[in-house]
Amino acid sequence: MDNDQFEHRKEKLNELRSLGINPFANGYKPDTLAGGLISKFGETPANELESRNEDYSLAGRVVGLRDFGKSIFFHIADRSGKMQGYLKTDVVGEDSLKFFKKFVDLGDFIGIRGNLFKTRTGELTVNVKEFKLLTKTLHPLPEKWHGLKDVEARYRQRYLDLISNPEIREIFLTRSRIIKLIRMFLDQRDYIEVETPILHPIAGGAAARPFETHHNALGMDLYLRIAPELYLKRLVIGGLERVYEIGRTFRNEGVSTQHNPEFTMIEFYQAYATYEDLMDLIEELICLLAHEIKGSLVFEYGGSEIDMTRPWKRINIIEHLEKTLGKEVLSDDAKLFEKARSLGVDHKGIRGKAIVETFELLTGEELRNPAFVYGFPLDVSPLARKNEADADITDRFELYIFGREIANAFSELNDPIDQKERFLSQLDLKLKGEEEVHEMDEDFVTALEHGMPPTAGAGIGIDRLVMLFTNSPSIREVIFFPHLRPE
RNA sequence: GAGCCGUUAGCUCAGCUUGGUAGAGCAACUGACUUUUAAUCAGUGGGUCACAGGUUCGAAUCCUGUACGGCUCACCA
Repeated sequence: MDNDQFEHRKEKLNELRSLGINPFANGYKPDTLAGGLISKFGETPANELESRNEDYSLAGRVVGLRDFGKSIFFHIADRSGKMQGYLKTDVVGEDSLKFFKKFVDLGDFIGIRGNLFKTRTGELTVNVKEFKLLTKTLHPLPEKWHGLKDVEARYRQRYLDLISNPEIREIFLTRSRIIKLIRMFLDQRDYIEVETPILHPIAGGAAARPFETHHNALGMDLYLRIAPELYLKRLVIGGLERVYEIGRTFRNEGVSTQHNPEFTMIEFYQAYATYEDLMDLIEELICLLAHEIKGSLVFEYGGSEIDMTRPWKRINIIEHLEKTLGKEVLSDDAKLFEKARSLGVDHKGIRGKAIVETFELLTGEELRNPAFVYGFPLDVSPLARKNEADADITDRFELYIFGREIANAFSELNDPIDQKERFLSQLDLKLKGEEEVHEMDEDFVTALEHGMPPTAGAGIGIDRLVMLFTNSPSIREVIFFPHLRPE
């Protein structure tokens, strides 16, 4: 950490203090943003700018510095963009220029005030009349041309990544816009946003390994939620007919380009809707995002094209397998298990698992453009409503885009007796060797016994959605601080 | 968890094949320069070559192990 540049800057800091100048000054109030000035005056002719002769004050980090002896050009960056400043002896005086040259380094924050002019090359520039050092920086910034490339440093010191790689900032601005648009979309449809517990006594609502924690005063173990589902449905029971929650969810599983131990999902529930209604709703929502973010329903991701033109494909899992494997395989468990095994599926004698995982292995290109996959078997869908024509499957679908699961939704099971049996049958799966099953939640069953209106609900992985719309190859690119091992 | 690849100055990278006292650009420092914008010009300093062992007269370079990271696979959303 300690290098000559760090030492130089510390010396400057001490010298400033001995001069009675606070190197971490407070209270400077800029009246303008760089981006605002550029959009307002970027096209204004030079002579008109001169005749206006209005002063503006800006503040920001010094991100470029060119010293010409008796004058200095620099750029400062604020949240809106960059602005060039020009400092010359004629205007600020010799002492002030010397001070700047001696004490202002790349990376420092300064406030500047002056009128606007255009340089020979036409760049809008502040003719600095006065400036103030606001924050001294002790470390040099990453290299100006190549930025910060080292992936590990980018994640561990994300602030440096954000300073030196403008495209990273754009990714996170887009992330923020996407979440805002989703809120707007649901709010317009009379949904309310709610918050439910993150600390759960029973890790329910999904089949995943939870993080465990402990409450000292209550003397009880708790789990970080693996899904908000069961709490949101309790709210529907309570009469909140349209609810959604956007929030962090935690799963104690592997880390990859698609998985972070904590990730953001949205779940929403709508009374009197069916899973088919949610297909339409999700289609509409994601197309809105594509339109707002990409300006088109056809855009590039990972070097290939994604076409979101509606209507989206709807693929029945069973029919798809019957077509690719033959009807006889689906009608005979022994044949199905053997086929699944031969493809490398560890189905543990669970029919639903064999079907779903075999399906996933056998699909490819057809799941690149958005596709609703439906017809999920009952035993792998313990919270979903039974299909009225076929008791072996549920009214559930998953949305795939670019071969990735983006959303999972279903008509909710609201029969408490059936729900209890489904929980119990999850125990059978556990006995067959399935490690991750849905836990029995008696309290939730009691809630259902008080009556949940017919309802459909969905969960969407926000991080994956953001990846799609920012053309990011890894989930780590859309999460500010992805989990890494300690250095 | 397994396989492959990577780790050299504050940053971006050469050097490793074929072992012989560590290189460039940016950044820093000194100086010149009043419209530059990757400013330019002259000069200077800066390294536990990730870490630990081994081979060798001699290791950034070859070998082994460890740590961290990336990609692929497995579990999963």
